[in-house]
Amino acid sequence: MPPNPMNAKTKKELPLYRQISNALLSGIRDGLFPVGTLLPGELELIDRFGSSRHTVREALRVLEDMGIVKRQRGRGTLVISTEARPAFVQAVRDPRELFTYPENSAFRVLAEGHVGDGDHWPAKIGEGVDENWARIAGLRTLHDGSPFCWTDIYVLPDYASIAQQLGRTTRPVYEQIAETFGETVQRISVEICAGSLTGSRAKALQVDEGTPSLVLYRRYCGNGNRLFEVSVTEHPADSFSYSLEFNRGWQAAEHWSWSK
Amino acid sequence: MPPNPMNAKTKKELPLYRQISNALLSGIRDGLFPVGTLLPGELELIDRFGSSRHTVREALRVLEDMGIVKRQRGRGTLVISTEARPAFVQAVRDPRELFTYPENSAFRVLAEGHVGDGDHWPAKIGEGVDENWARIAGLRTLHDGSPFCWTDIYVLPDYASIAQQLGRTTRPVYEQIAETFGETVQRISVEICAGSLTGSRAKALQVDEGTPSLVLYRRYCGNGNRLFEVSVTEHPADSFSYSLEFNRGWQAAEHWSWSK
DNA sequence: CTCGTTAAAATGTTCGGACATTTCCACCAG
DNA sequence: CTGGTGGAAATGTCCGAACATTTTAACGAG
Repeated sequence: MPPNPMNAKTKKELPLYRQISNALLSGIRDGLFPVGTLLPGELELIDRFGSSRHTVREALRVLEDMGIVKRQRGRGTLVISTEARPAFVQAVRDPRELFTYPENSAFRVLAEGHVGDGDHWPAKIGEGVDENWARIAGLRTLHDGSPFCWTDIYVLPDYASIAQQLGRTTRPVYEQIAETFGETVQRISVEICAGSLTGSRAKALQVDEGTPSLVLYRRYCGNGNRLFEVSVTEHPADSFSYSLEFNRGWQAAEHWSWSK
Repeated sequence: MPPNPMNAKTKKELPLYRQISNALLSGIRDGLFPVGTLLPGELELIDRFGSSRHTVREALRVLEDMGIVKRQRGRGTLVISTEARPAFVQAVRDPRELFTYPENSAFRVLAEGHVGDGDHWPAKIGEGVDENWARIAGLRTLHDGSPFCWTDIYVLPDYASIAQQLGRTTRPVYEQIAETFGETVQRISVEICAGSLTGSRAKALQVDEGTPSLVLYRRYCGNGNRLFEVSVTEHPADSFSYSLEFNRGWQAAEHWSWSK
């Protein structure tokens, strides 16, 4: 067995830069460096801790990786949080993974107009959508023609022309908008609730009147966090469910393992 | 205006360590350093790129932050992926945020037994749950006594005794199990689908027969990714919806901004 | 052949120094 | 009062060197 002096201290003294980062973190948590203020400069930390600049910077990097501070050249090191990064994350490499659309499904436009037009104006939308927004309604079907979901799409008036090139496509609409108009999706929020299918929708989806359904509201924010698309999709309950998975941590856990 | 030679190249040459990290990334993507193999050692990279060790390490750190490589003292730098970290994440500091339980709600046990007992054995559970698991059924109500959701909880046989201390509590069950039995929640998966309330459940929740409902299946994995709890909660559609929010990036975006 | 030792290789930690770039603010000219 | 300039301060980039710790594999004793 290699030399393993388990007797005294099992943990083996922490590296200097970790001691410094912990000391700074304690100071932040104790209110010595409140959120919103700047940490002392590197030069000052050097002679406060009596170590080299490289070591001090390493300590600050740990805090930055933890999401505790944000460093800005020329300004200083800003304290932005007192708590470490989230412990649980759901991560997706591509927003497409947020959809459970089968690979081979196609969207077909059945109606288009403006929000003000018809009677399809769910109060749920609210917040940022007004009567000038364009509305596109359609049906997504599987390769064999069986209906998969009913979709109402609301887009910024400027992007209304997207309906033309939407004819019968496979790709998600937000993706085509982003590509066509140079938007970059910054935020996506999803709200899920249950409902029941009635009238024309039940008929379009070929299910009985009153069949339970899953309704998903998706809101897309682009450049500058401006809302540019809201979509409402309704699925028959028996043919669709929505899945999520959260995992503990994802980045080098060593950096924040001290926290519990 | 400060000296701003916008004429020639707007982008201003990348720092050396970024050039190196990009070069290495290209090599990885081109199959020169396949996933699962080790990158050349730091010393070799030093005279291959003709820079200092500090700079080479900085480049490798970028790749590590991107999740492309994993560095291990004494072994080397392992290539673990060819793609950058996910672009969209939903992050929660505390798993409790995955629930939309109102602050002041309480869970009350109405029945307990084993999976094999009654007729409540939804096929949806499957995978890892057998007839030996304990089953606890109950109702979660708001402070004013109005019912909020019906819940079936399935736990590992060893943890069946949790039912005793569950009497009438506010905290989530998984949390109490984790605390009591020393589990650490590693993974949580959520599946959402729609249904309709019938019979005793409709009655318990004080809604009409056939009311649409939202059903959430939650699976909790603890130490060693062992499944230890599955819960099934059913909410009346009109009183509940589930929300998610995904944001682009979360860590220093500068590191992977090159990728589109 | 097995087990323990040893040496080599690799990354981790720490120090030192120098210059570049960005930000902010005080100062001064108009 | 306004606007531009310059300098101080702060972080970013880069080089050099030395020693520590961990891992792996070769080697040799039994």
